[in-house]
Amino acid sequence: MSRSQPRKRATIREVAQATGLSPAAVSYALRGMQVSEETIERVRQAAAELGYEADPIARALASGRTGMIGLLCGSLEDLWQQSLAVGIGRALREKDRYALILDAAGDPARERTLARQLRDQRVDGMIVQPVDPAAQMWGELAETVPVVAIGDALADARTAGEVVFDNRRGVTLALEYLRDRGHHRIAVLTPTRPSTPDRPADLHVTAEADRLGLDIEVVNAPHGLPAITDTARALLSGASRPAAAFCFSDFIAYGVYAAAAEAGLRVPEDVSIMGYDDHPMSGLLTPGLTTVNWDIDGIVRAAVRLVAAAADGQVRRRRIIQAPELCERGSVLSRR
Amino acid sequence: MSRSQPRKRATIREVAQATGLSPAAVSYALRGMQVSEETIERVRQAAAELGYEADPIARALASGRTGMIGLLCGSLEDLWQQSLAVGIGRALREKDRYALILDAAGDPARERTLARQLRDQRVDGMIVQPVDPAAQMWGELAETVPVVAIGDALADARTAGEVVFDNRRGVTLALEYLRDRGHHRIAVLTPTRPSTPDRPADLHVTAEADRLGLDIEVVNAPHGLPAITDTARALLSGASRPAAAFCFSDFIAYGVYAAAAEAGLRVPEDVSIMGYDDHPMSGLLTPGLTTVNWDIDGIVRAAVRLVAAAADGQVRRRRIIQAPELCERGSVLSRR
DNA sequence: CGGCGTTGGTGAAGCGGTTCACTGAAACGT
DNA sequence: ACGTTTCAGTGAACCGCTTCACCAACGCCG
Repeated sequence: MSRSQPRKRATIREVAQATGLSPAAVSYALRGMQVSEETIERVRQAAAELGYEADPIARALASGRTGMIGLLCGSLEDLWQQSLAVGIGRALREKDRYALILDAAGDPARERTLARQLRDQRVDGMIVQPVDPAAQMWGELAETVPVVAIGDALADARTAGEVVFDNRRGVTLALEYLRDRGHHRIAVLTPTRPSTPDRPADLHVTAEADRLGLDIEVVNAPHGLPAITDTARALLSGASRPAAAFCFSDFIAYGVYAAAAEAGLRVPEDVSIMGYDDHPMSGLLTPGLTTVNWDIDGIVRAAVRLVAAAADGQVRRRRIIQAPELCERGSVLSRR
Repeated sequence: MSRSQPRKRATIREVAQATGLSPAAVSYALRGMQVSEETIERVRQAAAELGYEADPIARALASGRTGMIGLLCGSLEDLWQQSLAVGIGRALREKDRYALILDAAGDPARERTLARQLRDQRVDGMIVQPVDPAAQMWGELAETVPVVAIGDALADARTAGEVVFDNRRGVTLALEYLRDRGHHRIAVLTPTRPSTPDRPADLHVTAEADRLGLDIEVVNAPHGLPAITDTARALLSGASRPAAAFCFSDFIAYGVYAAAAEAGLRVPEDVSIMGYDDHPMSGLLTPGLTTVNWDIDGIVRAAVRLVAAAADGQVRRRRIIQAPELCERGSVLSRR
């Protein structure tokens, strides 16, 4: 491509020439290694005058590091994951890194492709919110680049760390809350997770339902708000409408609100709704969404800390467990 | 960094050796240029067997192109900009490109830094939603890399294209709607835009207000939902509460909803609210937010088309003007 | 004073591709 | 049969930085 180049960027060799040093010395100086304070200063000056700034691509090729952290989201359409991405992007900036954000759009095949792509891009580390935590690819990947998982733990234990949600606790919290208010017929809307129908959280849902004597129907919520709304519509207009819908993400709950409004059903009088993230918008709905809060700031900080440490070569693999908290607003009716 | 490398990735030279060709031939073959069909096939085979895939970094250094498009958002906390980013990411994937998303967080200085950083990353093009459309940096930048602006046109005309909102029309639509419903004292909440207090859209607001005989108060809405809510709270609790708030983005309107709820004010009976984006959540609020709709899909497609064309070296610079549409829901009271 | 460990610096070989200038052979026109 | 185009493919020079091995000079110490 012969794009007109006004004046070519200064290279390290020009700086070397200007200072009478070797390129190697300049390279070291700019990173503050192995050279005297005096030359460091001299190089800085010259670089500033020439408007020199190291080319990140060349640097990446030579050193194998890019300063980028890959963020692979399972479903970026979900507002909570958007919040997470924004938060992570911001937190990384404070560490002089930045995020390469990719979106698997709920598709495990795409997730695999994108994960490899990130590795090829030489990200220094990656944070993933896996669609398919059981894929064996994660293990291979983790041998090349530090991987930090958010949400579910990856099946393969070679990761650099994970920020795991205590879903058992979260589920218990939500289901007990619903039972205490007299709900028994409950629809559980979970995001579609292709590979593992028997993932721990789902198992725990049925186990807890048994324990609490609840009558549960698990429904797969597809990807994207319109599709979720369709699913919810079918659910609410069915012959045997459940008393409450427990949604495995606030975003899914928004689809239920929409479907309820369309069907002329009142929340919570006709149907109770419970969420699972606590997204900022949940408090603005009418009624406010009662949900399980996951301290997004804490998650962001933990994930960024883990991945940054791993990217810097520190190896302390850690599993950080997030405890949920019930956030009561008005979307669940008390039948007692 | 001595990260354990299980087995090094295959390089182009190994593929060359395996096929008995030169690296150059392999390079051409894999891109389907200048070589016979037969060798292309042979190279493909060998590459597949060796698990070879071209290293994007090395490729970028040698060719100067990365396949990435930079997306620089003015304020990624704004939900509508999040939607835009998700949409653009998705649309780019269909063109075998991907987005490097950066967030200026409403700060023009950061915007400048990040824009340069994108250029240094050798993105093939960038899409910006400028905080400061008047910065002269855009012009310089556009000489090196194609820039497509969304929202406001950039002051410098060297861009590769722009998707401009017809803000005059949008403002007129909104203000006439409010006037027709008997509102005269109107607060206008605009995002803080540091460099140009007299940007066209703002000027048009006051001009239209004059024409329509409205009593307008322009308020700067800061960055981030909590800060917006604070601003709105101050506005609503003031001695002379306006009859209606016209917010220059739905996200700002959400802050007004929040402040109104806190203050025990009913929407629209006590205060009317009008938005400007039409984000999916706006229909879920109670009452639904009456807003100006900007066909986000059209914007995404237009921007991606423009930037992709420019990145491929086609030079048809174009300005695409987006027409707004009024989307009436229930957040504006009719006083007639 | 000779050997030794630092300190500050150099040269050249990469990193893994792309691309330009060139060549040998085949195809072509007359 | 001969000069001229194509076509397929080659070698080597990059792209701009990092890093490894090595070196000279300079104390320092017994």
